[in-house]
Amino acid sequence: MTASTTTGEDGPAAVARGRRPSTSRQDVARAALDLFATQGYDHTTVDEIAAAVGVSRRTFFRYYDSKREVVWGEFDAELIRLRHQLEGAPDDQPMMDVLRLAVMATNRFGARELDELRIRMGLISSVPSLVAHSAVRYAEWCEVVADFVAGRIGGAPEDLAPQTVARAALGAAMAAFACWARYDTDDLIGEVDQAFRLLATGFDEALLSG
Amino acid sequence: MTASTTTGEDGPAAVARGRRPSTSRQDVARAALDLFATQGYDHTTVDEIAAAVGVSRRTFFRYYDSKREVVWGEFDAELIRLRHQLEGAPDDQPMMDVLRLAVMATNRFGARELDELRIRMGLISSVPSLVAHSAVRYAEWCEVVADFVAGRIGGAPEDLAPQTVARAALGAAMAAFACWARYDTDDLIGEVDQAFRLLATGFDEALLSG
DNA sequence: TCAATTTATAGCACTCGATGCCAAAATGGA
DNA sequence: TCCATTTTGGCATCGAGTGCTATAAATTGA
Repeated sequence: MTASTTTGEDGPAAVARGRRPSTSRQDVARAALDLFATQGYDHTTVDEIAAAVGVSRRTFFRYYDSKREVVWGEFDAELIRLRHQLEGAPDDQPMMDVLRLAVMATNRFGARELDELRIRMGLISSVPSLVAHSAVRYAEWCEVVADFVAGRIGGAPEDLAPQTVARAALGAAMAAFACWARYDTDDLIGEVDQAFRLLATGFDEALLSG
Repeated sequence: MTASTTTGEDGPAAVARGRRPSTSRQDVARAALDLFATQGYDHTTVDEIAAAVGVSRRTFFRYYDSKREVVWGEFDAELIRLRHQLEGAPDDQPMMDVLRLAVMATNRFGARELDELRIRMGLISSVPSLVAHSAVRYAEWCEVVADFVAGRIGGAPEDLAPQTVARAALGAAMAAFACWARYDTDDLIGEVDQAFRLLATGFDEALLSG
């Protein structure tokens, strides 16, 4: 669901041949996030980021396909974790419980990671150009959930029911993250928990007010 | 919810003073959608659109803030309609019913409008750069719903509950539209109805399969 | 130590979307 | 005719992103 902060693995480290990279994705991300935090995302150019890391503009684009992607960290890895969580759940566990617990499980972070995550999520949910890009990444998240739901209730992932569940679940997760980032709550997992519990009740008016 | 096709009003027509516009938003949109349909969205440049309408590139950007916006037509007007629908609902009607009926009501289109709408929605949900931009416009839609929900259950629209309901509702609406556009269903309203009914049950597993 | 190979980098040229600025064209009214 | 108003066109500029090529740095093998 969220922009992850963990570093992906490169497999069994092949012996280093050729010129060594002059920086790393993480270093680039750190420098970029710093600049975003102080100057704002839109007022930070790729040239500035590149200069801050000490590489050329062209090299920046070899580390990240786009300026937007920097904010998303290692999101791909998190999608895989979510898929595993959903697949590994016991069949007799209610579907919405599986969903809720899976999203909670994939978002347990340490304090240091949470700080960076808050910056990332704050940007993603407030800067228009990042809000825009988020749709592309969230669509991948939805696909994972829709596959799971279709497996549970039958039919194709593209059908109305799996799509509705998946996109509504995404909505719940996004709401939890937005509130967590906005209100400086300590408890990200708690917000996710609460949002998914609301969702599973069908938003019973009586329960919402309490 | 959807990219609307109706033309907005300009208020009481002030007597035309000054140079007359050499084209209209609708003409620009028609020319653009034609090009998008034949060449694809990404392979159509603003210069081409402008040339097709017979204006300069600079003038195109006076009719639409961006190339993306062309696809969205008169979406602003639809947001206003949705807000009115929600505000006008009787207080004793269950919240989720109000939502469902309001979204259905704001999406009744004639056959001709539906054809154009299908093209627009097809683009919006398939071209990555448009998928991206959709998040920005859908965020406005969410705001309208969150305001309504906050009014119903108390608290701020930014709180967890209103945000969760609003974004989940958006998910349901998007799923309905995606299925409608994908499966060439005649009945857009029916899809919306079904999606929102599922949402209001909390996705009871027993109901989903049937 | 020297060449060959491999990998990462720098730099340039270019496309395209988007914006600010200013002059020119077109229209109605005094 | 002169003026105010509104739209348009063209230019210059910025910033993201891409393709291409030459070069720098590192390992391997002779």
